[in-house]
Amino acid sequence: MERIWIEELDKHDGQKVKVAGWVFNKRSGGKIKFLLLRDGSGVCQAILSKFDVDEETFEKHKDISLEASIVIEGIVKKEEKAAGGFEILIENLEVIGKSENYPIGKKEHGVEFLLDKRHLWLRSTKQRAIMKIRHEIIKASRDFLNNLGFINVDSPIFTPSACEGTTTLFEVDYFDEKAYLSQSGQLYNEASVMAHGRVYCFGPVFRAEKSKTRRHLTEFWQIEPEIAFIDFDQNMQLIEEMTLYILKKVIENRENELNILERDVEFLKNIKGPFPRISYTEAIEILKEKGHEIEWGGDFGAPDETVLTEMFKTPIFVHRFPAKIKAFYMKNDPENEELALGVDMLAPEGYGEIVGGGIREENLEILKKKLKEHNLPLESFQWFLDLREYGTVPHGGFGMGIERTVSWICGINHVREAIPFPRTIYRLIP
RNA sequence: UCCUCAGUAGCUCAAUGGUAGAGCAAUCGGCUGUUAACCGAUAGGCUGUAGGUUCGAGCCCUACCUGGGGAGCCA
Repeated sequence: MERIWIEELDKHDGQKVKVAGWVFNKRSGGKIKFLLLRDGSGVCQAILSKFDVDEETFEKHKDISLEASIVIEGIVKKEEKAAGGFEILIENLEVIGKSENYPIGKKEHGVEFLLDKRHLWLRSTKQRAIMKIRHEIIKASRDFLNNLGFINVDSPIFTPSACEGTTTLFEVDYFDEKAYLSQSGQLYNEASVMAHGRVYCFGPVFRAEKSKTRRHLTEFWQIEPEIAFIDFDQNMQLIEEMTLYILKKVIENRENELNILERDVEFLKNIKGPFPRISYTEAIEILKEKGHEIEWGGDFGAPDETVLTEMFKTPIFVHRFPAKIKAFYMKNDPENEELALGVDMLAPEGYGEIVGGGIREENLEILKKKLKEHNLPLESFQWFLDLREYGTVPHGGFGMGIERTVSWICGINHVREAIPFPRTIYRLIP
């Protein structure tokens, strides 16, 4: 008999089927056992009754504990009381893999324990919901860009030098020299975009900062579009459209998972464009009015971002930062040379920055000057300067942090649950 | 690097400086419709480590270790 997925049970009401999966929960009466079976597509209840199977089959329940893997054959029956609306009356049962003393129980656990058991924690209901939404977000991002004609051109992960001087990078042995794990695909994207006009890279990036907060991982994923001949407002517009598309797809396809996570889905449904566009200078004034100790020229701290985002029910853009606090490759605002054409998108509900981007400096001489100002070695960036030497064009783009986006949309309070195997400063295992 | 909180049974947590306990999990038993099922029983401990104070320390002090939360840092 061919195995079916649990999500297809409704098409087989009254028929005999074969289902395979893991025992998610079990409850037992004296002569009747209730098994909750999970196969990735869904969960269903299976009934092992002493009156419907032979003694030998019934005795197999002794080998069935939480997360044991089993294959069952039985009749599908509509049952209001069962999760999913259907149950299977077991006729045959085979235990594939026993699971004695499964460590994750049905009651609460602490963070440290769960992270140590991350390889098993991934099986639990909420974690499966988060990974499905993560998948949906990644798929929607790629679909959105693909549909617009973008080409996926990935950037390298081993890089020869610090792309941006200030940040701490992971250093690795690369045969007889040192290499560094990429903290952003952007510089290479700028090369790719000159070949294709519209590109994006999608991959892991690495930060060796000793950050230890709910918003930080040492290894996380970013999708980074880069577009030739785009201007500042068009770039913001693209970020907004992509964000709205992702939200639309998650709500369309993963509302069930959002409900499992007890996310306020109405809040997400009510998000519409245009998102407020606040200049850095305006933001500083707002923060000063609210009594924050911040002066023009300083970077926002986490409490500053929280206050700004709590003023609105949608993501917001903060744009045109002081050039001094932004990366060397950012183009200065032609209308005010003190400002850089950079933009951050901050998610509402206190989640903060999930997108950063802007327009890149395309002029060779200005870029050289900026490199010097940042004390970066010109020779390391010769290839990057070449892009300005040969057919330079105005261009820009942005990077969206996947885990922060997943955290916000799922309404979870730590990015470590938004990635299958989180890497944080004190955690490399599993 | 700094601030802060916490380490007690496999897990989640109790325990005025005076005999280390409960729930869940495990094991055994009971129950033919359960919904984190329920009921009864059994077993489970070098209280993170090392010192110190005290007649007596899980509890107070010091250092260290391991984590959590946050700051700094962070296109």
